[in-house]
Amino acid sequence: MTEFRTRFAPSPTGYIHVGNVRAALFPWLLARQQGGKFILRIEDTDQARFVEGATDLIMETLEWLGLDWDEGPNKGGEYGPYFQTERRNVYLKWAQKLIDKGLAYADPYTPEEIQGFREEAKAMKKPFLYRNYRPENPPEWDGTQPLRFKVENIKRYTWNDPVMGELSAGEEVLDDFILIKSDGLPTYNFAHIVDDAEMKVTHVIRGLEYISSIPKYLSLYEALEINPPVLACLPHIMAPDGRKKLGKRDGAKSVTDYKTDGILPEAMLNFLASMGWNDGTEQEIFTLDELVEKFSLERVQRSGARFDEQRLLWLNGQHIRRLSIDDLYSRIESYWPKAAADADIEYKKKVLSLLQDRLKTLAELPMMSEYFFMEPDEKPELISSNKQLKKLDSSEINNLLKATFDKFENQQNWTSESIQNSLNELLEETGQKPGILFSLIRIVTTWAPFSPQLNETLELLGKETTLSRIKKYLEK
RNA sequence: GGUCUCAUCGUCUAACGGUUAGGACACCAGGUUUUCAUCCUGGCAAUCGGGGUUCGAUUCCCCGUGAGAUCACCA
Repeated sequence: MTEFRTRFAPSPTGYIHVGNVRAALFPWLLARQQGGKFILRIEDTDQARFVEGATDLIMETLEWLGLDWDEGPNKGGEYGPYFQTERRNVYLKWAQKLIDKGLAYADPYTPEEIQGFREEAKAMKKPFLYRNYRPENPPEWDGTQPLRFKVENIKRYTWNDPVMGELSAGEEVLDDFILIKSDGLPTYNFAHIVDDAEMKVTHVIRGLEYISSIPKYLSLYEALEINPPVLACLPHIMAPDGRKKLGKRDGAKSVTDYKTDGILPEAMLNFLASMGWNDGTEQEIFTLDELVEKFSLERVQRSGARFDEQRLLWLNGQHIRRLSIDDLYSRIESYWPKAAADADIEYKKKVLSLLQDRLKTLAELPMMSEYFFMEPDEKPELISSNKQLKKLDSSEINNLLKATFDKFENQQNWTSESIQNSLNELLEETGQKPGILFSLIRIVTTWAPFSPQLNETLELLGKETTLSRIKKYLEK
């Protein structure tokens, strides 16, 4: 049996954004599921769009997501090199094969002349096809002209796409496209076919934008006498507003931006996978292992899906809740507020376990935990804008807090249970509703818009801090 | 414009040709004698239109309509 081999083949032209990372995820899932290999190949044949450092950024992104590659940059592999610019000889070898068969020829025209043909065709309201202008006696190819493919088999192609189903397209898209540019580097159209064949890729999975070029590729496969791999196209991820394919111009964020925003890689992957794929059950939360186990191209949606950040946030919260405290602690390390710098590790872990259920992103940690590490600034608007508390006048507030202070001060031990008992007694003694009394205590001890359960918060804050914060407010 | 593709709640989606068209996000309302962005319960909300085929169509076919993609010495 042949080995199942998939690849991700980005161009180093910038960061990987959320609109195109599925082209890495899905092939990776399949390779892992089938016990095959996942290859990373850098398609750097466009010198003009090349961005320094982009390859590193791509690799960092994949590493963060946990999509490891078996062959590629930093890894090597049997079928390298994995940078297209280092594979010129390979392309030349295959190009020579076509030249020998009379299926490739040097393009004698200047770009201006071709532009002229194009306008001519347009004037006649006919689609422009280079093959209609095919030179009769092209010069010998010396490497300075573009090398063009000579299509011979002008016919309708039908093929089976595991995602899209049976597809077909015809003559109109077949043309004498450029194989090798005048700079000596191959075009994508030529290079990827050669590489996939050389690298023994069995399943090519890429975005829907390639679908209309597939007949072209099929005609090249034929000329090259290569048995085509399975060709699958993935629907686009659409911008949240409007209905365009999500791209950098529409503000598609880099995947690594979500990392700094405190999104977990498993949540990102779960989110990306569930846009356009589900296993047919009502399961929403998938671990990476479950995705590997259950994913299939056949169940990928055929229509585009809009990018809904709300759902990502929800999914992220779900995944945060599933983490052990130690795991959460190690991942959230860089997000602690400055004031926590010298705090005890065990104390920080306790803070985390109180907050874990409320965190939607790791980046919310400072906002939600600062008062555990430093004296919070008073925010009077928390009281004045609270719909219950604003009805009380300041003497009523002071009386409630004074009673609370006395109750806590006389409390023997300081556990969440004993605090709860005191709180309950206070309710009876003051005749107040919990919504009022507890909100008040919560606010003066934390000055945060929200916080975990009161008794546990106070327990962790400690008796001394609790009392001093209440006192501070009373003495104001 | 040519070619190709797609079409279920606002969004992501489920539904061998037979279901009161299901779930999730978001939103709204209650609840958890405690705030809250957690949690629980409930609510709102969809098969693009028109023709067929069929006893029966979200599902199959055709025609519209709408949307997207692509037509480079970019990938």
